[in-house]
Amino acid sequence: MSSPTHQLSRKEREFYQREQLILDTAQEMLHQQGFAQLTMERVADAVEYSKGTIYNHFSSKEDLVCSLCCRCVSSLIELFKRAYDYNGTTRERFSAIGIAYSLYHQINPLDAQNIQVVKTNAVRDKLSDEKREEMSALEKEITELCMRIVTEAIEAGDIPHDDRHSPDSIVFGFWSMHYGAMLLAQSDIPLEKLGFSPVVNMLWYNSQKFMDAFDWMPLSESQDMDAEFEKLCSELFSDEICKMNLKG
Amino acid sequence: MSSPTHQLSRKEREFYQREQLILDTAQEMLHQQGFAQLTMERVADAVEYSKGTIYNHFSSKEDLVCSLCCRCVSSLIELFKRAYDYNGTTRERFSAIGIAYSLYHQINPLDAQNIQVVKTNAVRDKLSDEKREEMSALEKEITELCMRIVTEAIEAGDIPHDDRHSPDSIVFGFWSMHYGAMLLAQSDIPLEKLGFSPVVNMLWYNSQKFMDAFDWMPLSESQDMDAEFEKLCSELFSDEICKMNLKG
DNA sequence: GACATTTTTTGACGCTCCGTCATATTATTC
DNA sequence: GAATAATATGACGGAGCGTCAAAAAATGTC
Repeated sequence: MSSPTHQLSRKEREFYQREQLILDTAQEMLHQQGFAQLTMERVADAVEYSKGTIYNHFSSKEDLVCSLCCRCVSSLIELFKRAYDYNGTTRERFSAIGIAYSLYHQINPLDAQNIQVVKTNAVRDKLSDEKREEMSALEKEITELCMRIVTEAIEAGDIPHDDRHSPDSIVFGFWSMHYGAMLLAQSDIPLEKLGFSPVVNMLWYNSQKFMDAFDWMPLSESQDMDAEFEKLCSELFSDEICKMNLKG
Repeated sequence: MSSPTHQLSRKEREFYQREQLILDTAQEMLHQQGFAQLTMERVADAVEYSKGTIYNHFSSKEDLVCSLCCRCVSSLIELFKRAYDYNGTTRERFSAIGIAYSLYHQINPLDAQNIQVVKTNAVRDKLSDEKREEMSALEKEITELCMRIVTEAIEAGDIPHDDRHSPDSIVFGFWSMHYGAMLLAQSDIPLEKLGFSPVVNMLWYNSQKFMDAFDWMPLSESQDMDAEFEKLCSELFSDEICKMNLKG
């Protein structure tokens, strides 16, 4: 569906490009004016096509928003892949996944919320089967990427074998921790006022502790956690760090 | 606002009772038919008042849904208080908080989603200041309850002192882990099919590991984690366990 | 109990937005 | 250049939110 312009007819190319135009415009509107202001009419006006044409591309508003999410998750996967391919210990690679996650949501704070909106039953019910499958496929891909690192770590002996340490439990814990933290961070709960320190720091620290708990070598005690964070950031995500600093 | 019928005039009592009726009805509709089917008209029909009357109680649909959430969080706080008052180690009390959380969402799987819906900016923007404050007050209460246990644990020496182990970081980690896990659990991601074991088990296990990472005594290695889980369940939440088993 | 005044309830109405579909417009074929 | 196919359009029906003038009920006064 969202494959690049291979060898398509002019028609197909035009269709694909228009779809991207609609998505870009919708994303822009979503970021600028928020979900409530995103209406099909407005999108149609902005791209200078009629509503009917938009509906040739997306079967419903939910379908459009879900497509936006799919693009988000795809970008996230790109970052994850970079972490996966990093030439370091399994623990560093997994840590880098966590950083990628934080970073992504720092740069695109609204996306996490949209992803969560799409998971809402009210929205989910109105999606076409294809879109729902597109989304699951991406979720599957991203899960497997994480799972593979943990499996490698166990095989390499970086995580000592223990029947109770199944890879999926570790991935789930790490994932839920990050997922929860990001949602808490961009909800309107004033975490700082409740006494919490900056979220990304805490998340990094807690996730390192979490890995320590499984004796994932090398333990955080043997290294400077802050230095490690900065190392991974600069070696893997310097572009994104720039982007973030420009924004904030 | 939602205080019980103290010494109110008949008018005030009637008003309060009608509000509860509306909330009960709306909650029922939400659970039975889902968010999409919850309309102000339908609620009005069901309680046999007109729409205008509903709007005398709730300034908008969002306001109504947020009020439902506040009731949910209040129930959750009741469970948390039971955990807080438990006559056991600080670690057991904190663990019991986690169990209360799991249990609550096991019994009311849709509530977590509604709470998340309310946190959405699109909804949040339409809330009255009072409702938003009611919600924050509850969030503050629930946070402080958790924070107090951790602080006690540090003071009692159950968690060895370490400048990097601030109570808020520990609470945040524990909270985000649970929050994320519950949202993942009741989203449509088929966790089992992705290879994950049952969520509550993993969550319990991971949260114990998380506490171990801070050397929160007594460490899970020194005890049977499953037995501990069952002990806390039966001593604190046997009613809720029953309720859950009736449902599932 | 009858009348006046205040409070509460009502539902018709205006508005916005979604999604459809007959019609108009444009592109393609012969 | 006419016939046909493909595509775009926007008026329209329907649903739901929130309002508000008018109706109904409650309360107060004599």
